Amino acid sequence: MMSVIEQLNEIGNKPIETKNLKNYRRIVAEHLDVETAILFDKRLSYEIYKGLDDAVEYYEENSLKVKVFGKWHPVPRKMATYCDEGITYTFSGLTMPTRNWFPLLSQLRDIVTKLTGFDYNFVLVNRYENGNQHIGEHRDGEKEIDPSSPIVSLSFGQHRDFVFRHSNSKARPDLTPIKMELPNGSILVMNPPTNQFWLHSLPIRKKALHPRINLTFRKIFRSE
DNA sequence: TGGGGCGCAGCGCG
DNA sequence: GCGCGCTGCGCCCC
Repeated sequence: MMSVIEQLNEIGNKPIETKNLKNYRRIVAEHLDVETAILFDKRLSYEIYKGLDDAVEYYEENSLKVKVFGKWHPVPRKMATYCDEGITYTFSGLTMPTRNWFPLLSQLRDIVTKLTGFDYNFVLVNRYENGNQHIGEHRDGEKEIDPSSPIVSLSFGQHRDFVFRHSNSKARPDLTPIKMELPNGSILVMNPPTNQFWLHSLPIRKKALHPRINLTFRKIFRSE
């Protein structure tokens, strides 16, 4: 019985390409280019899920407040960040403490690097306890993310719906929202310039009863 | 079989 | 990028 680390090493040591993965799908629209596929089988995904659940240290709940239309709200999910030295992370105007990669996380990062051909120096971990926990539509940190790099999302646990909406969809009703499901063990690659033009969200789904852990790998500009 | 009720998704708004 | 209130729709139930 191989450990998770060994199984991931084996995956990382073989040549891998996103387009050769199971259920590979590429979606292209105006200013949007995203790819989805199954990266890990069910068994390994569950082991990664457990490994993450054991190791990830989330921010204190009361430190995660977001100001929307003048009112402060606790965010409806758990969050954590891991990154290289010298990277800072700002959430809702506050510079948050970050942690250094641990082995499982850096292995996953290395696989994502190998798949996409880009380096990532930062990962945001979001944990959604059930379908009542969610994230509203947004772009990922516009100022600090290198816009020439993809943003890569890995999903573990409860499958959830995921929606893209063009930021100018009022003026362009022809650009209808793009909806997809993110299953356990899946990868989603948001290629440039998707994040510049499209908002994305993880909507409430009352029927989703179980937790989902999501990793979003990014390349952040180093602060001087 | 169909009408009513309920729960959920989607949207506008602050 | 939050919750709330409203609406419309699909599904379940008898």
